[in-house]
Amino acid sequence: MARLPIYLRALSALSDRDIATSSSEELAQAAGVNSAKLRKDLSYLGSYGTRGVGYDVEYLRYQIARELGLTQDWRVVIIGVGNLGQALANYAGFSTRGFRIVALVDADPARVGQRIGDHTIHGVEKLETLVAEHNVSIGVITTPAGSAQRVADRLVAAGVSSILNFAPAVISVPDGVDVRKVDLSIELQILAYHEQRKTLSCGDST
Amino acid sequence: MARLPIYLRALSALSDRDIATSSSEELAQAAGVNSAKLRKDLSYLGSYGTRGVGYDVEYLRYQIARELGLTQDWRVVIIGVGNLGQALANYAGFSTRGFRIVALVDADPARVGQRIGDHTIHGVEKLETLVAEHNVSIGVITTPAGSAQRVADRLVAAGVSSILNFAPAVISVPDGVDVRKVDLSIELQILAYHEQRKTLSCGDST
DNA sequence: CCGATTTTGTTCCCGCGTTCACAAGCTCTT
DNA sequence: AAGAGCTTGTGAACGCGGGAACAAAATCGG
Repeated sequence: MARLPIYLRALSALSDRDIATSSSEELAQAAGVNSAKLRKDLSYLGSYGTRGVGYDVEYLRYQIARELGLTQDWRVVIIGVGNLGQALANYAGFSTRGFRIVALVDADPARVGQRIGDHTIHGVEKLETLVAEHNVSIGVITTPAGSAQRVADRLVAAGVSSILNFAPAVISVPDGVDVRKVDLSIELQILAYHEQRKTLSCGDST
Repeated sequence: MARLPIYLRALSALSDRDIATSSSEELAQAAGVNSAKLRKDLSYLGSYGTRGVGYDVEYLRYQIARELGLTQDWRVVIIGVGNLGQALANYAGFSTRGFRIVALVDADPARVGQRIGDHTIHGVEKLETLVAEHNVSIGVITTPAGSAQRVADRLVAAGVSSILNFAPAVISVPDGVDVRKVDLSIELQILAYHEQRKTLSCGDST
């Protein structure tokens, strides 16, 4: 389920506040979802709650982390070290959740050799070598749209089977490879859409 | 509809290739969706296609842009100028779509006064003034999780009614205010989940 | 030890979104 | 001018996810 990471975060927040036990109602509120939905999601993993009491925060946290595969560490390569790629490379939220960025890659020769945090930027020609060497399983594409498909093809050929695509392009991959797409400008456009409808319905003529 | 921006991007790509007319099948493939779904989405806006011919790329592009409100320009303020905030401030995809970043704000005094691209970072105490002065309607939160709710409250109080939240926290706002949440690490966690299930189902015992 | 209370796990139902399939309509050829 | 060939727009069925409501189970008090 796509909501497990949200629950995990809510549980971590409760854990930080030294709360040992939590009801589905409380958890659901912290996660911003319906309590019945939360219970149903959790029951899908197994019966980790205690009726009349609630859920043990630490235990449930571990179970969700295990279900998500966060107890392993995942090797990640980032292709395209522009603004977004740098932001992701420095983002602390990854390393604390079992994701290890093992390489930064860029096609621009001027960037190759520069250091970003703990990493040196490699040339894109080393992509396959790096993937094989570090046993990378997840690729993050932060290149311009025009290069995204080409990079994706090379990642797949090199054996990467999960891709997170920030480039504003639809990329196609063979069966068995997962792609998730995040488009920052799309989110803003959706906001603008709602915003416009709000002002229109108020008869605002500006 | 949340898919309109995707169609818009596909149309722009076709337009760049000097294609004047496109069928729903072709468009759907470019957008990565089913053609019937695309036709239904578009028919919701009105009958902008011609049976037997297809859709006029430029005309449809304008109609979608208008529906989304991209023909106006939206004033945006970014709160929290860390890695992600900087990346967003420099992101070209915003300005080309009717979004104008009018101010960067940060709570860290060491950052105030620094320049990012065309903008100078302002202190967070100026938030309300900046919102009023530039008639800001969209706020982007890229602060740490702990500050997100406080910033959101101030944005709402200042009159902002659409918020894009990148902070890893659930924020609550009054009715009439839209919040969209983007969490970069959640996307990776979902990939890890699928990746783990793939390797498990292959009996890989590593 | 037994009943009251609380909270989980689950069932059932409703509504929405997706998809198939077809009718309506436009163009081009003959 | 009329029919053949496409392509859009939409009606209907299907499937899935969400939410309310209830039964099962565990704790607490008498």
